[in-house]
Amino acid sequence: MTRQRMIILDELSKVRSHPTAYEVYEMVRSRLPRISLGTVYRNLEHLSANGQILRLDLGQGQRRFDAVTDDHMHIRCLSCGRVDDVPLNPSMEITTIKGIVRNDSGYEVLGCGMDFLGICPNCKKAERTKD
Amino acid sequence: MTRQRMIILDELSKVRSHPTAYEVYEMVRSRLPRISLGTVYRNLEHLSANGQILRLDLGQGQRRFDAVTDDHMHIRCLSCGRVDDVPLNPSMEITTIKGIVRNDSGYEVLGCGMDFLGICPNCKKAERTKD
DNA sequence: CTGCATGCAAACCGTTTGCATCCCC
DNA sequence: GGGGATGCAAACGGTTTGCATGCAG
Repeated sequence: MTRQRMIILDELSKVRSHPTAYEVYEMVRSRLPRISLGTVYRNLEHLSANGQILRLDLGQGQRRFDAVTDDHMHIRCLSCGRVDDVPLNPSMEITTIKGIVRNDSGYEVLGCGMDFLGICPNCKKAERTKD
Repeated sequence: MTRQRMIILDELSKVRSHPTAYEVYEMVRSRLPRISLGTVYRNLEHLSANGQILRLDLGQGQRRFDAVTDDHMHIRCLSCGRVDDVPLNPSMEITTIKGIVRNDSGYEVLGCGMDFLGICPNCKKAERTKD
C-alpha cells in the first residue's frame, strides 16, 4: 500500500459522487501535486481488483468508481451523466425495486438492467485443463 | 429505413452472441462489402435510440448489441468476455435470481449489479425551465 | 538490495465526426 | 432537387503501456 494508493482510496472514500478516473486524479492532486494520471488508473484498477472499491461501467464512455462496496445499485442520468445510489434490499422483487426507485429517487426512470459477472463454463474448463 | 440499416438489424437478429460494433461490421460486410464502420456505428446508435435493439455497456471497453429487447439480463465472462443471456422473471427476489443464475448458467458467479437509467431531478427542472 | 510502483509521454483502440458524394422521397 | 444517409479518413478521448527512475519492504 503506497502513499499514492492510500490517498486515492482516502479521497474516493470522501465522496458519494462516483467520480471518473480523471476526477479522482484532480481530487488527489491537491495532496500529491506530482501524481500522474497513469498512477491513478493503475491504483483504481488494483483497488477494484482487490474488492476495496467498485468499478462502475455504466456506459457513456467513462468508467466511474465507488468506495462503497456494499450491495447497492446505481442510477445514471441520461442527460447530465450524474450517478446516484439506490439502496438494495436483496429480498425485494424486481418490480418492487423499480417502483421504489421511481418513487424515491426523484428520477424519471427510463430503463433498468441487471448484469452478472463471472467465469463461463468454457473458461473454467480451460483453467482446469491448464493445471 | 435504409438498405444498410435493414441488413444490420437482420444480421444482428440472427445471432445470440451480443456482438460488438466491429463484429456486426464484419457480419454485414459479407452482404454489403462497401459498408463503412462509421455507418454501422451510426445505425446501431439509431436502432438502439429507437428501442429496436439493446445497447449493452458491460465494461471491458467495448459496447455490445442485442436484437432481443425483451426484459432479460446478461452475464459476462471475466476471462474471455463472452456475454450470455439470463432469463428475467420480474416477480423474483434478487437473492433468488442470484441463486438461479449460479445454478443454471454454468457460470461461476462473482458479482452482480443492477443499474437504472433516467433523468435526474435537476435535469427535469432544467427542462421545465427551458420551456 | 531487489522488485514492484511511479511519473511521464507516447501509443492504443473503440468511437465519433467532417466532408464530399450518393440515394431516396 | 433537397435532405438525410453513406463511405472514407481523420480526429477524439478515455485508457493502457514502455521506460527510466524512485521508493518500499
